[in-house]
Amino acid sequence: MTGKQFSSVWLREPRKATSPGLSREEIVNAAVALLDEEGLAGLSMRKLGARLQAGATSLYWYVSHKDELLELIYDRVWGEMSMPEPEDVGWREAASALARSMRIVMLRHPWSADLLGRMPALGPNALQVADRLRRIFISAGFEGIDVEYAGSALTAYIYGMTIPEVAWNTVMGEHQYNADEMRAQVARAVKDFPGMLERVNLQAYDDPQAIRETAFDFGLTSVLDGLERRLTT
Amino acid sequence: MTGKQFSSVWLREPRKATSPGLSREEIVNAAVALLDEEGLAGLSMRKLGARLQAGATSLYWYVSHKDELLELIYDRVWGEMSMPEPEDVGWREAASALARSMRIVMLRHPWSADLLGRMPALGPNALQVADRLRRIFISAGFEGIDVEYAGSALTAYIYGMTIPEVAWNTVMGEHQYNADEMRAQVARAVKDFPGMLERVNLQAYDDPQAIRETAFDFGLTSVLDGLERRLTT
DNA sequence: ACAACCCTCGCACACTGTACGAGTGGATTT
DNA sequence: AAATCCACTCGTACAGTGTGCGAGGGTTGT
Repeated sequence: MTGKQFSSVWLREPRKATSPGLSREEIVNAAVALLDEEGLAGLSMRKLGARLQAGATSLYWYVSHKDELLELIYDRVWGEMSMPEPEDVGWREAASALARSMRIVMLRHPWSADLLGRMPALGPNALQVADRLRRIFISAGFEGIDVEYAGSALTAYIYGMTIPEVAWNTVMGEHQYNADEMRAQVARAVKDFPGMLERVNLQAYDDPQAIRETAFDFGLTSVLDGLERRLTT
Repeated sequence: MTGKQFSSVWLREPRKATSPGLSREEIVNAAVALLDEEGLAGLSMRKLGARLQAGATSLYWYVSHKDELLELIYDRVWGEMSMPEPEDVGWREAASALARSMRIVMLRHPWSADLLGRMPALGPNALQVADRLRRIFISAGFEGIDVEYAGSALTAYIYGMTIPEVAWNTVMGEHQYNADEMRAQVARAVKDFPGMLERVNLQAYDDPQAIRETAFDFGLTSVLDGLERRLTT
């Protein structure tokens, strides 16, 4: 009756760390390095093994599937996020800082955008962030389940804003691209929607990175404003 | 000097549609059906070919990579979204309806959550939605680049909220899961963060689907409130 | 000395996307 | 009517993937 169990690396005891050779630490380090160099598609067990001067299947002693490895890597990413205590800087500033930090980390490790929000976040670092997030909204004045809701709304905004940004960077990075030519092509695709042409041209002569940062802050402010409004009514 | 070009199915002329056998239409239909049954990992060119009583490599006449096929599928998903005209129902209602529709469509085709926001959306249906979105925020009173920003903020929220929801459903669907046991395990993982235990228990005895819907509406209202505030100051 | 372990890894299997080139049948041209 | 062309199909092959299995080696405990 009870089918396959829900499982996560974090829900079972790790191996005793007596090994002189490999270790989860090292494996994850190497994996992150490989990912930064070659992206998610470039991470294969064989390549990772080679980088560690080990056979591919040796890794399966430390990790039971590739997915488990990804869970470990995933938590490593959460560990890179920085966030001030809400007690020190106020909830709005704490929330903004966390949001910006999440965005920066995802941009630094583009492959992480494919992981974030897609697997259960039960690692210690992820929990740390979740706990901080919770405290941010408690200190803001939310109560009960609304703390959850507010936290979800904020992280949703961050994910949703950053995932496409990363995707865009990746596409543009892979294809050496000529901005003007590209814009001309898009303009052609968009020709049936007069209002949208104008929209394409609007962004034509500005620094795209600056625009995206402004866009991020614009939305972030809006989200926080919207949440704040919940508190006063 | 000019490296690999940016390319998209939508930026080149399709084949003349003289074929009696296969067609892009049929291929995409079959692909969507296959995806709905087996998920993104279950879509392989060989299986898709088999379903169409064709060889796997025959598909490559209509599509130059699997990625191109995904672009076509992707646009099909956009085509399922429904949204009223802002002139008919007001911008807030139009925005809410679009948001809810996007969420529903993603839940209906869980694999689409892995596509949305990850590839350039230049297909006709995607453009249709983008144009509608633009008109929604114009009718709200935004001007210039702020129309972009507001639209991005809203879609970001939708993506970010729905992607994890779909991921969660998938994980829970694959593993026949016992809610209580699972909660006990999570509680153990979370034991170092006292406040979070309470949080896990809070959702214990409610219908998870109803909770997620409430959470979605909570955040949606907040985002729209936050955007609305931009208009009055 | 023997046994029990932690750990490594070569091989094999089933599967993937897709390049290539040969083949087929109907329409078009000569 | 014959020849040519072309839209289209597909078998084969290649390089790659995750990972189950079982045989070994090295260290430790008795």
